[in-house]
Amino acid sequence: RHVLWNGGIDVLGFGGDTMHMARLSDTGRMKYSLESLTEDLLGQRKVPMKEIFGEHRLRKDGSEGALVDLPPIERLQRELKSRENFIRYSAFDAKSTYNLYMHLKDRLLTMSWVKDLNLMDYYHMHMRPFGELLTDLERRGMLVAKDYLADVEQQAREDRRGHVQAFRQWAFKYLGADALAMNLASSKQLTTFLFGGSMNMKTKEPTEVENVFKMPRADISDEAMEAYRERDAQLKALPRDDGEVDEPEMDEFDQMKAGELKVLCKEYGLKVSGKKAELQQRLRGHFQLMASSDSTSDSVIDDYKSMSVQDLRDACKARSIETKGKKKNDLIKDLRDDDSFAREISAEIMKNPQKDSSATYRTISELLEEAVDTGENDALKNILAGIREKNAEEPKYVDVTIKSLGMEPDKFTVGGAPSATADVLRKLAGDPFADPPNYGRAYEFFGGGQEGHDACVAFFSLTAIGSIDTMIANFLTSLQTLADHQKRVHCSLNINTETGRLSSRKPNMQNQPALEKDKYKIRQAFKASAGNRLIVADYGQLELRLLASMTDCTSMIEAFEAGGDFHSRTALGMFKYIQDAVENGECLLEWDYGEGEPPKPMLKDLYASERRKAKTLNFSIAYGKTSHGLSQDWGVSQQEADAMLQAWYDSRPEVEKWQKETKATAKKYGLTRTLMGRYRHLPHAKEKNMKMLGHALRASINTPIQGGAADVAMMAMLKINNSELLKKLGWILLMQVHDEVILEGPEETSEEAFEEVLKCMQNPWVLGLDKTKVPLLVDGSCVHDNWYDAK
DNA sequence: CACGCACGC
DNA sequence: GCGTGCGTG
Repeated sequence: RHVLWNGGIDVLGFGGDTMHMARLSDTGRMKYSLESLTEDLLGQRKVPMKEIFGEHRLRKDGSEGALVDLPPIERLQRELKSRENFIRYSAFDAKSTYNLYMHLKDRLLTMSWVKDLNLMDYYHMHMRPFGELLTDLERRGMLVAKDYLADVEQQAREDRRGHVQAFRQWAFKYLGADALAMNLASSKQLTTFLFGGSMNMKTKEPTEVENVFKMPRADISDEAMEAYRERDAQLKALPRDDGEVDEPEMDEFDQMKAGELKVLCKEYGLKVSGKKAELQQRLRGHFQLMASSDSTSDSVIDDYKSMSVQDLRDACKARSIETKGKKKNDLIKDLRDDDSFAREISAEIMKNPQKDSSATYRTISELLEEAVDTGENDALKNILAGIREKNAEEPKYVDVTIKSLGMEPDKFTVGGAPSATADVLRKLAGDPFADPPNYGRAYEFFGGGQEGHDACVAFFSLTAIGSIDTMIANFLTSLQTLADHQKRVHCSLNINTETGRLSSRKPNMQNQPALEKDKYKIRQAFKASAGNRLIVADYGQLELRLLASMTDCTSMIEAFEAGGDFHSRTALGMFKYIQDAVENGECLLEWDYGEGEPPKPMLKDLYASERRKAKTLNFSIAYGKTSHGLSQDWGVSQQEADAMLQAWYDSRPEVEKWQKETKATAKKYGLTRTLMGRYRHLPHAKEKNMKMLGHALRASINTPIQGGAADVAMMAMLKINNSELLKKLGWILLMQVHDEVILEGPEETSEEAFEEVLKCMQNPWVLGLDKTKVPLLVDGSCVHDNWYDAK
């Protein structure tokens, strides 16, 4: 539809979408591409374009690389070479799609939906229109304030710099210069620094106490480089410890390439063949020999016997020794004589050190220096000049060595290694800026006092950096680059989740920072266009309302019908002592603040932590979280988490009963269904593998909840998009975030439009979607200039 | 490319 | 639990 639209053709909708149809028949497939579907369902694979028209990308040397590029479509269509093939391809593509459509149609016709209808009915009635609706939303896009994003991006970068600076300066005390070069976006570096040496929970092996990271010089500040130079200078000035084995001194030969070494060997009449190390040794021997009087320099390598006659001749020539008519042994003798002569000369010089102070010990480097100064050897001169130049250049990479502080980790990654997520770092930091400060774990570790305080402040900075990084990369810069020439961003909306929820890409509109945590107010960047306003409306506890309705759970239905704070009511049901407190009048469950201050403390204040737990549990149930995940979040044992979950279920026995039945059905038939009767195949529910089985059974009870919410949201969106009233008032649907919708339209009609949106959302009922036993609560408001203000 | 981490509901 | 996307190594 988009492709035709871009070509100036507006089609109303689809005849069908093979991807959506295939997903409706089976959500468990890994791929829904035309290629994969035709291969599996029709037994006739549609060959991908890349395989037919692809061209291998050329390597630097001109040979064909592994990567295949697809030439621009315009070229394939117009160039004679590919044109006919392209037409055939396109026709086959269309035919495959049609065949696939017919195949999937037959399949959906055999799958029952509700009453005596089948899934093809479902497809025509709901899903096909929904597919069209999604392309409407994609085409409309959302207006973003690019200039605002640019400003905030600068601010975020400034904040980041401050935090990085703060942490590095603190870490300098423990890590020295390396702290200033550390990459704080690297979890590997961070975990090495904090927790290195601790046990990997999976492999049971200790983690590295020290790691060296190759960092690009360009990413390292001049300040850090200065610190490195200072450190190296101090190390050099330090007296050497006795007993320590010196690392062998590096010299210029170590830096020469094999070719260069060979040239020099030839120049100085030495054997040219052999390994690189042998060449180096030979040359060192030669230069020491030339300089030394030490008669023990017999150790100097004498390779003459193993050299070929031609090489020996070359060697002699290099030393101006006559070779005419000489045999191999003569050549060797002459060369050895020449060596002895050199030794004698050196010995003479050594006898009178005053005469020539250079006779003292000299390093290879010094010897080479002299050789260049005195000699006419151009090869040596050039090679050394090359090495000097290279050494003068700054290295492209700097080794950053990170040693562990040796702290105890308390959370681990999937791979068993210590984890450094924001919540771990928050625990270390505590709240050092509170009055009085509320220090975290780091305080004790660094011995309390000023040191402890400084550590907590540093860790506080660390908690901010990871978040700022995602804000910049994911939202601030990405939204600016994705906006079109009219400053609208067009995401791609996909029905590709296991439960039937939507997902959004490029950009992901569904993970924009939530209002409370939106430090940089990114939602402010999503605006209504000139003269227009936004309506934002969302369901309250949609999943839990559906769960209450599906399970016929008395306590939940009562709680929803009573209204008020659902999480407080959950806490009330879970903890006997809270129930008693409310019954005895010690605290209030609800209060109308319109009547002034409450006469007694509120439940949500008096039992704040219980309410928080209840709230987390409510979400966990809706999302299908496990007790394992819950224990991770709360930092408690799995038994404790299990006990809390049990407390939740105890006050809702109908839910537990429903879950049991649903799991049994999944085990028996290998499938589960959503509120609207969509299927989710769960082949692993029939399996023995405990891990897969557990997953499948959890999915079996979660999909009706999450998928049911997705069904409701879909129907509400269809109602909104089809509403004649909204059309008349000039309002259009822009976006959906699972249980939230956003519309844009003229300010004058916003109140009336808002009422209509609420109506659509509260009454999404259609064929296949029965009315729930609890009302669907919708929160929201209108007349907003941007998404953020819709709080 | 696997992984860890961040964001959302 | 379900998603997307980024940076690192």
